[in-house]
Amino acid sequence: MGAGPTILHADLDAFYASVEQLLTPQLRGRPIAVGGSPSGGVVLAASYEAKAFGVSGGMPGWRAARLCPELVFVGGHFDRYQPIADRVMDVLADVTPLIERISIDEAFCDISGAQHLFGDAAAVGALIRRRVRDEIGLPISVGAARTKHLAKIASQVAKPDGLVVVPLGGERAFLDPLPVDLVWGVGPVTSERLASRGIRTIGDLAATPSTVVERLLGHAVGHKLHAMAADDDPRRVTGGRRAHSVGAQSALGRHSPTPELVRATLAHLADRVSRRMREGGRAGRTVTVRVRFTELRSVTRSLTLAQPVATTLTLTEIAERLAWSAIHDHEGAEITLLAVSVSQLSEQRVLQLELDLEPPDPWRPGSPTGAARWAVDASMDAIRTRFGRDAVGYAPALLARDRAVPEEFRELAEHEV
DNA sequence: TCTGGGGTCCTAGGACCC
DNA sequence: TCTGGGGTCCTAGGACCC
Repeated sequence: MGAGPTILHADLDAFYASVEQLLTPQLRGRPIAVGGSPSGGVVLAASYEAKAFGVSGGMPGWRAARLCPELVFVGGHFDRYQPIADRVMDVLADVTPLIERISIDEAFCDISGAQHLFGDAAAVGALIRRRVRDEIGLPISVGAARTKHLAKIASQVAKPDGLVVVPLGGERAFLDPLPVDLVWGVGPVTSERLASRGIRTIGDLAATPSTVVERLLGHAVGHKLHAMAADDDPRRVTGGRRAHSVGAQSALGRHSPTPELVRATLAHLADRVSRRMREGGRAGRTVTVRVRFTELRSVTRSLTLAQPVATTLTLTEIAERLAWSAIHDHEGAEITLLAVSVSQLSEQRVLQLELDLEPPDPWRPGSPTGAARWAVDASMDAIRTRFGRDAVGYAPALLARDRAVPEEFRELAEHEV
């Protein structure tokens, strides 16, 4: 006891696709894509059989179909994923209370207090994998190591459906030969930049002076990556933190930015965002709008207010101003996406009750007062609580119905506000 | 045939204050 | 008449992750 690594990273394999194969036995062993179609949309998740052909999440459907002609596209049971993932987390909770869930399908565990009950990291990892397989029916990979970063790399190496334990003292031997892309925070751009200096493995990165890496990648990124490669990762397993921002976006296809389209889309997005803020008892001071034009050119405009906002109407008006500022700077261009997000969040429980407090109403002096806006939102929230989210509301974006991902998928991706 | 939706963190430049 | 240096906040853009 006390002689082995105590941080585990547990990560469900190709989670959405595995659930589909669990629910529909005919799909087992076959290359499948959740979401998208051979003619459009994007693949949200791919089974390991599909990944073998190069299919991956985020890939346009037509490209996936070309890479893998026998690929089966399935619509996805988005309402099933969250409860199933929660059951997996319950298995982890049976082992240790020290769990840090970092997304729907992965979590860190600190098992330092659990080893006298369940054995060392290898035993605990095997136990978790067996229980998730037997009781839920899903493959899960587990990495165990001295630090979170190392445990996460170990679980990636273990995939699919494996267990990798990095013994204490064996960290360098494990890390050095691995490609630098496995370091958390190294994506295509950083990887390419490092390769231009001949840095291809984690060992290469660790052996490069920190100052050189920082000059190459910027101070913060360089410092962090070098520390990780050098196996210097002091992070503890912690409980959840609250979101720092709340946002929503909608892909539109290609359209001229007509006032009607912009207004309807932003009202819908502002409604989603502000409703979630109110549910979480929060409001935010900084409003950011992103407009994506054709060829994926994205432009953002933001505004920081003196007072936090959380009403749908106020947020809609601010978002409209910001969006038009961006659109006017790109005269004649077509737009393909609009996004609204609010940051600089603060606790706002009192304002929800005290409707006579005046939230900011910077424009349109003749429009409803702050109190009236809060009252409108409060009634809408109450109706939704009683009769469901769709009972009342702003029309979803025009024209985008068939491109849009299901509502259940959006909810899955939402973080706790 | 042409790319979803939810987030986090960092950088650089400018405004402003002391 | 010209000028230091540090700190904070805001805005826009970008890399990255799931």
